[in-house]
Amino acid sequence: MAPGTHGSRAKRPMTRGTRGASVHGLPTHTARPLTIDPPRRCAMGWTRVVEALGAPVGAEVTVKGWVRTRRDSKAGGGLSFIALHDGSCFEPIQAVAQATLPNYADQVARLTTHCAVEIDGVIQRTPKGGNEILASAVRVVGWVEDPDHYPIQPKPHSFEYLRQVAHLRVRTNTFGAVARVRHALSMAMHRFFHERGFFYVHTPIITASDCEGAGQMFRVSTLDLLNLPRKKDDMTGPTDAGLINAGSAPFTSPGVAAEGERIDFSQDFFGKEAHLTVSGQLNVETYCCALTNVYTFGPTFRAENSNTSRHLAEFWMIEPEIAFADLAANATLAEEFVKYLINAVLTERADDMKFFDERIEKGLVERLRHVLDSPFRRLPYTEGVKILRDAAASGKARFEFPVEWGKDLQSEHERYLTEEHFKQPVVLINYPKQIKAFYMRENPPGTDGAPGPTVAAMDVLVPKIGEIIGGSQREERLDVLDVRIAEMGLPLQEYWWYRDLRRYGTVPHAGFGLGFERAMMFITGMQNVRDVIPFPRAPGQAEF
RNA sequence: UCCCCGAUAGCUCAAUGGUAGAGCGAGCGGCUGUUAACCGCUAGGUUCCAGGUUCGAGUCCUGGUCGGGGAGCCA
Repeated sequence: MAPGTHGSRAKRPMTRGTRGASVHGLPTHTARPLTIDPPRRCAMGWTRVVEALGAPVGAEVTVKGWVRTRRDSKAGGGLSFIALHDGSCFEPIQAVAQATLPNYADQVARLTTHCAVEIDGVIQRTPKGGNEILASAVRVVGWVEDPDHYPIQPKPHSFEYLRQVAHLRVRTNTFGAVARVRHALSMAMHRFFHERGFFYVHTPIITASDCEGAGQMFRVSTLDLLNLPRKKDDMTGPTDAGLINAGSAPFTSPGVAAEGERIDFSQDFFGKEAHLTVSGQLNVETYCCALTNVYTFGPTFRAENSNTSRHLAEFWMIEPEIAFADLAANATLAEEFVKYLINAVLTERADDMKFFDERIEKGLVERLRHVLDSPFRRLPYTEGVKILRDAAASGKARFEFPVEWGKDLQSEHERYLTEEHFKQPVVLINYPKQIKAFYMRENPPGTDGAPGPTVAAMDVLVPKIGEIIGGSQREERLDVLDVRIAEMGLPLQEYWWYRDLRRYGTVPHAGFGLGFERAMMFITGMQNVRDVIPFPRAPGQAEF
């Protein structure tokens, strides 16, 4: 049963040179194809489509799934071709149902798209050489009522339309492929870290520290919104300004009830204000400073009212954190990580990636191979600014926004660096302190000849997408950290446990964040973040 | 949040202010080891909502709702 499983059949042309080869001089890890040998049967005992496609002629199988298309022929007394998919791979399997089947006229001949069926039969070859099933029985498990109005039809649909039927869109080619690649990417990510001795840490979803400082937060509360407990404003709590900055405006009040009054959160579930996390980083740092190499992977929430093809209110983020490590080690880890993920998906989901390459983004696989084969160019922010200013001055590039040291780069700038100037992934490092977070390690004065203070931050930029990873070396010196917290007007006492890490056995450490959906867009070529997550949450969108 | 664009059959889209159309899909029939099938016939409409202008509004005006693209923020 081993030879010619569906996976290895379809994948060969796509994976040339990657399996078993080294990735940019890095050791190859065990990114094996997902084909199981011998072809697996699912726990319940029937055959998945991916196995049936690789099964030997004569094998008796039962497959279960959903009809993609039905075509009829009068040949040989009449028969129907049923393309059946069950999600196990990109390709459906074809079943031949002859008119001699007892339920042919009243059932088989009336099957429409996405009817659920079970088919018993024997594997045979089509005239063109692929596997198909000569059906001995076709059992209809679930009909599709009113086929004319069924939302998914055997024809191209726009992604915008399919978002409105997100519960059914996964039955289509594109969203099935997205789902499988998303799974493969998740598994590859865990495998990458596991193989390197990293520990997976489940950081909390709910946080009662309002100091994570990475954007607007969703409030978590069990208080009665129609009857909020109030207390006199004793002015000892966080200032209004602080609450506004760290709170959930504009979606909830900043905690001020009326003149001289504010909400009494001591009566709330956690005895204090609580929110959904915007990052697991601060928590995972604590585990890093005990287990050395750790990562967290979980949902992350931002209450920003941003409505773009790249933002979600709920998204997944991977955040590794490494101890006894500096920014250079961090950048190396990020580069290895990105390349590992690309290699794994190209190898394991060659069928789906072929589809993305042909139908979603022409040249996608070539683009990914280029990233796989290119060293990531390390470049100080200060030098990047120089390159961009020179390019603008000489007319080589035209930017809508001017480039200025001390300001964040626009995406047009980032994309010029990675797509035009270097034509390879770029790791920009050492950003101006003034535009980065409080926990980033301050560099010695004069680093890179910068005109102002910088911190050991990094952004990984890749062609087509722009920034895909953001990270930094963390400030491990308590005195420096305290000054920084004070400078940014943050409440020192809220950081007591974070500061403790710097008091008790502090070590240099670093980490980064990779937006999982951004990585999905990068790898699949899908252009809207809402199409790479099963049920997207965005302002005004939480239907499913 | 800002700037553009859009909303007509199940879907994608047409329709000078003058009878609501096509392709695909669906149903029926024909042909066919078919596989983006092909050919014929049939059904399918509160033109997003509420006002307004007009003899007459899918079309023009006002307001709203929803959607898309771009920007900002970021992941």
